[in-house]
Amino acid sequence: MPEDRRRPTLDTLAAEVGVSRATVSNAYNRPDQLSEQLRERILRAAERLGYAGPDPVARSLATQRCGAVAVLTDTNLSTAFSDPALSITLDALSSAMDSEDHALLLLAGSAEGGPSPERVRRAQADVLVAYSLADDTPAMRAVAARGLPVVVIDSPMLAGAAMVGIDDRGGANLAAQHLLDHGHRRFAILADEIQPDQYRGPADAGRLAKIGYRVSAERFHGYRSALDAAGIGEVRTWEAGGIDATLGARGARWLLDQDPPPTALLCMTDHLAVGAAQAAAELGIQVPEELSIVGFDDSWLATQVAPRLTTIRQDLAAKGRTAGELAQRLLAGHQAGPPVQLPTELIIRESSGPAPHAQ
Amino acid sequence: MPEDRRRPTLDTLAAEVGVSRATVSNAYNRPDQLSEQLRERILRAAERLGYAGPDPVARSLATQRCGAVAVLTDTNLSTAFSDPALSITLDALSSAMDSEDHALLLLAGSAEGGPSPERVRRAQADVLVAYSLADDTPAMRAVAARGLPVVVIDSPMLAGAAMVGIDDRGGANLAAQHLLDHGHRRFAILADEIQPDQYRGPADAGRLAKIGYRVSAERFHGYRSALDAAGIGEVRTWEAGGIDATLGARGARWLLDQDPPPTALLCMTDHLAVGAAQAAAELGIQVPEELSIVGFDDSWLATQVAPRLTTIRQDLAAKGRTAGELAQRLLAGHQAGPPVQLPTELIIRESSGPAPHAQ
DNA sequence: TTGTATGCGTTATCAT
DNA sequence: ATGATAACGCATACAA
Repeated sequence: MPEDRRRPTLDTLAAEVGVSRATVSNAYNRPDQLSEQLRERILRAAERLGYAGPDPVARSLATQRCGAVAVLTDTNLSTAFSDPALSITLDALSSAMDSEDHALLLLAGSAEGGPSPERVRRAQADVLVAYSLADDTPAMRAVAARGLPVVVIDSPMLAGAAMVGIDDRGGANLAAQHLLDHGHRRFAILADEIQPDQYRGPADAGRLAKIGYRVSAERFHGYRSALDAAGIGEVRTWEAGGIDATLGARGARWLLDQDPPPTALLCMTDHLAVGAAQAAAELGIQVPEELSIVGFDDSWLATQVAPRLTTIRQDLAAKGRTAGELAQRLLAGHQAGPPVQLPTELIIRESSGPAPHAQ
Repeated sequence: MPEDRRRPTLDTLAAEVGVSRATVSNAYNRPDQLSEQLRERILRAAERLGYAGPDPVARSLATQRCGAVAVLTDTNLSTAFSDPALSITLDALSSAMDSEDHALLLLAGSAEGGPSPERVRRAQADVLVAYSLADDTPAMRAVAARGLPVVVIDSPMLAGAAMVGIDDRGGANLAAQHLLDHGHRRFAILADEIQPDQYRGPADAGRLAKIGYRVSAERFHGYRSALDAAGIGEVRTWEAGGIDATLGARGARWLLDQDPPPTALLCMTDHLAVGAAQAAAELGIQVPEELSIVGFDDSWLATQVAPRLTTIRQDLAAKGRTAGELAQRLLAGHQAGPPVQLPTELIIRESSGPAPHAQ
């Protein structure tokens, strides 16, 4: 077999069988448009020539559809993968989109935040899904420039994009209020990321004045609204720089080392809370007798640790599903509606309790 | 601004500025081919017209490159994501490929095993990476038909594809030999998946005669080679149907309920081993005093449980990195070399020990 | 049921 | 430095 140098195309096949390109195309895309036996002949010839079927890229150019939804994450691949919230959300997203029709194109972030603008510009996708990106990441400018339908999960805000998030502020408020109700007056806050700049350490008022992540900002201001209403002044805040439990432990060690130490610790994610609980255990501080901890997200971890975590629940699957539905709607040509905000809920478990008497 | 109905193209822009398409194209791709001021003028016009830059699909058609590597998994998205081995491998893979150049196109599996053949046919990618797929999944026929460079991780075998895996058979042999050396004679095996058919339960000789996953087959025969050499006959085997720890616990309960019960449990993954250890604890069976357990993979979990797991280590990052390098080589036009087989190593921890006296 | 003509938006080669 | 022209491989409206 002389095996031509170049890969066979529709034309090659058409010539071989002695029909037109259109007929071959129909053999693949509209079986009802030609006789069964002609189709058989064409498919057999394809097999013989090693023709793999219509080229996906050329097809995309002609149909103006890619069959892919791009997902942009803030972190690199392994960090993204290790975030259970991402898995749940994306799984729900992709099944809500009739996964037969759309593959997932992963654009993971680099050190500077989201994926590089160049990657965004070159992504072959029908929709862009931004997942918890920083507010001013360069990727978002590229996203807007693409002119594709955009769905934003959590953050950042983007005009013209469909959005789904949760009531972060309300949830955070619930968390703080829960501890206030228990008589706590000495608070500390363990934040994940405030600015996308790799900083880890105490967050001063300056940093907190311009929080780079909408979600962090909402949660912080949710805490503050409850604290302010209770007349509680400035509260020490540690920026962990990620959601790894060990980062949480590190922050907690510092916070618990302050004088006077806090009796109530507000953690912006469950992972941080777990780390904080470990740190407390190492320091011989009883939870919740001496220290109350409240997490956020009600992740899988929350019930796997002892004491089980009091936390704010959000429905990740619903968030992913909603994102998928919004994407479908955009794809169908509809305008983006107002942001969808899913509710949050306080889940009381064993990591929180009354403030110790000796205040 | 009259805002044309259709999106602007290179032509639109060329007409607007009064230059040719080629020049506009050069403005984006070869800045050195035109004067800085002309380029400026073009870019400004693009901004004004809302032209987002060259269309990625059309560019792909012209350049014959997609800028994406497709990864095919056997399971659905959330299962895939929750497998830490996948995260580590893919992360290493993508960074080994100069991630600036290639996005990750995720083709997750459905109920029947790998992704649907149709999805494979339509995937816009330069390379296909098959990750631990069943030997005869329909996806693999589509993979072969595409005629693209293919890298296989673990399984299945595919002629013409580059492959990287580990010495599963040797590792399994080590695991069994370790227990034999400790005097064990009553063995049981906890397998993850033997056939891609959702079956969960005892695996009889019939099922074990045609194992659908190369990795499972290798591990099983690795166990057997050591057992055979020691004159140990048939060994009860449970097929968990997945790598979830709860599936492992279920299988272990059945295996430990047999008469006589095994003193040595060979688990094909660490997750199953963790589940088995939990089941043993619930049944009041001491590990390792009454039951020795050996896992496989040396996953993150192995050191997180008590007792820490004796297991077979494989270097997942190296596997991913190798896969990436193989992909690069294929992309550069080289032929696939012989399969790369990474070594395994026995890691002895606390979950294994001498066989109890009362044999 | 089949074929013709045209469009999809680029890049690349070769002139000029 | 810039332009003309030919690929790239396919889908589709329309004609036959």
